[in-house]
Amino acid sequence: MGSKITIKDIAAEAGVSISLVSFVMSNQATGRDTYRVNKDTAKRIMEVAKKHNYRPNTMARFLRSGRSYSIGVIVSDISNEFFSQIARCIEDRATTYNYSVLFGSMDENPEKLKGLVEVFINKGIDGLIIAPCQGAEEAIRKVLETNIPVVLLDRDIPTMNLDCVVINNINAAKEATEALIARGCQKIEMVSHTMRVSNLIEREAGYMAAMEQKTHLKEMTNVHRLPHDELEGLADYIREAAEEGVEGLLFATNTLAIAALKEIHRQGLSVPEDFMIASFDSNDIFDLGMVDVAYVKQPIEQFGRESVDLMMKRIERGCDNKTKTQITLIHEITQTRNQAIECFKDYN
Amino acid sequence: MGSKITIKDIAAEAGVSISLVSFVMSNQATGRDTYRVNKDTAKRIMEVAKKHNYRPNTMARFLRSGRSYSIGVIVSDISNEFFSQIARCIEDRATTYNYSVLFGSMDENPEKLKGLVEVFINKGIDGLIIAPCQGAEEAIRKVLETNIPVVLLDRDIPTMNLDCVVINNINAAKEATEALIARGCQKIEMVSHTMRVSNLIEREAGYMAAMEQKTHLKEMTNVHRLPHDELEGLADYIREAAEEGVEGLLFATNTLAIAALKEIHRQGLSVPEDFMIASFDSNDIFDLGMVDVAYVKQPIEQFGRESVDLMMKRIERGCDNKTKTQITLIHEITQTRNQAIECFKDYN
DNA sequence: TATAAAATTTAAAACGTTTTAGTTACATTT
DNA sequence: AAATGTAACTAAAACGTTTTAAATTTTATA
Repeated sequence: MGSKITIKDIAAEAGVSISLVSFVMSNQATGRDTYRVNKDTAKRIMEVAKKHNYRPNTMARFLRSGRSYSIGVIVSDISNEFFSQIARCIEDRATTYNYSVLFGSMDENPEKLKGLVEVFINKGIDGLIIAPCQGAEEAIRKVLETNIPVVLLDRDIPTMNLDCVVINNINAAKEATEALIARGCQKIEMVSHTMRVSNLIEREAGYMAAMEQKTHLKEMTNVHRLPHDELEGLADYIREAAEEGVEGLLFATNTLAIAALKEIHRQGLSVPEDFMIASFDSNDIFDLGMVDVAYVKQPIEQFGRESVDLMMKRIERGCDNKTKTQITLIHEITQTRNQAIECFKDYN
Repeated sequence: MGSKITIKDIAAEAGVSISLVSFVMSNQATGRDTYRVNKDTAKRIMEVAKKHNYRPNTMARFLRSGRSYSIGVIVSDISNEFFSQIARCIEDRATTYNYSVLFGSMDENPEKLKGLVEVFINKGIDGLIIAPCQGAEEAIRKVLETNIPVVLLDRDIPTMNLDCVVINNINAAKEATEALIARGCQKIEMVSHTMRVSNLIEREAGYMAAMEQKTHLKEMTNVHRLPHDELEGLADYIREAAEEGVEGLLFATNTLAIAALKEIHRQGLSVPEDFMIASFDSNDIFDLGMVDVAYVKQPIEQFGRESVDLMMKRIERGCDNKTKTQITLIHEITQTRNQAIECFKDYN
């Protein structure tokens, strides 16, 4: 039946050696002209290959060449809207290079990350794209030791000299905060996570910068940090914030904003009457136009495209370790209500 | 530097043959006792292996044994909330079996599916879990020819005798429709897709059944079908529906419901004043409690768990082709507003 | 026509495992 | 003492490619 046909079969049928088939096939794959091979022979081989729908066995190929034509992607949680969208874009981009993608979720847990990394290395990935959690350094070092290139996504690790693609989180957070200020909020607080990863650190800094720029807001600055895995504290925080007369809330992530929105509703409060809200990451809820919110729209597609392109370059060059390419993508600030946009314009 | 250590290195350092290391390692992996090997030797080998953190090269292993310890998962779009959540659950479950997962999105396009399937086969997947699109039969047959087992997810292909895990879509749609009826809707229409896949067909049938059960509603039955890739028609449909006095709308999927909700808002209409709404698949928007909606909550985690378990059994047994195991998961109907739930209770 | 150069093709090793079919060394039975 | 059995281990083939170095054929040059 469907007994897999191999390069041997093609060689036999085309009446040439295995080596020649291999040579023709890989040159065909890389798009180079079949220089060094007789045109007719090449054509004949390719015809036989096509006729049998021959595709080289990736594993065997890897075993010899060390290239698996697959990359690993590790994020916090693939079911998180932000990451699943990026995942999709990475998949599409990788496909254009004939690469497959192995996904993994590490739940912000460096031990889980280590496990995933080990598995991925043994699966022979040619490169690893990762949105690193706190404490990811050790696992990443292990990858680099194996000479597998690493590209960071969404979060940088400033101490490690790795290629990365990020947005300017400081500016973005500053602008989001300013959007709240522009709408008349004075007491603006930020809700973030306890984990120390670059994007959160920068977002917090951006918020602080915006607040400190206006002297009358300076002393109202407050960042409330919640652990990643348990958002229980949120209910209490929302209650307190309402009591203390907090007017504006800036959420460091999409998940925080949604959880908070649920909680605000549960407590019978509402937006924008009780709180005005700003957040990171676009979201169906925001898009719906039912909630009045200013948010930082990250260029999802670019995240996918640029991280894969960067990876491909690294795979070609080998990880030389001599340069760090940092790509900063341009974000947008979006307001879901026209009224708000006008306010914002006035402010500028 | 980190030049990968191989079974050869372990054998050399432990002073035994390669074969023995292989034997000990694989028996260790399968958990069987190291019967047939001297306990001390086995211990020594395992110590050396652990010391060097040895893990067998998956590719080399595959090349010889034909097992890659990875499965493929193909869905419509991994960035779709429903599928990304299932993906996460599949990942977690597969990990417990020491399996990795290769994801792919085929955008309801059988040609794209064929391409993915081919790549996955050549990557050596041990099994394929798939939510099949219309026209998927040919690609699936190709997989089966290679003796790789296939498990269907979310959608069945009744003509093909494959293991599958689904919900009872007929009942679910019927109940969702009845929820609308219970809230007093008479003119209830359904919005679905043109593509003919089992879950949509069944959902439409369930809706029809509910409507036809009530003789006075029978002639108001209408299913409006939109192509998967362009929801432009939605705006027109919503407008017409409003004009024609449609009171209730049942959406066949999550994406349809969200797109429609956006459109309803854009047109200055509102829920539940202008339309009452029911849908499939849970969603942050529904959970938020801002929209009054009845929806069919599918047991995401079970989808992941059961499909992987089914797959593992198939991989063990080899695809014998003699049985079809169908697992039907139990759904729930959820109303986002208390008032609504009471209405629904009255009705029962 | 002989020879050098270029073009085309090939044989065989290598990649890191698993697996088959042993072998060795010793104890037990005949 | 020979035969048998068993526990412990090993050599070598195989998996399907890529790649290196070399062989062969063709073409150009003297």
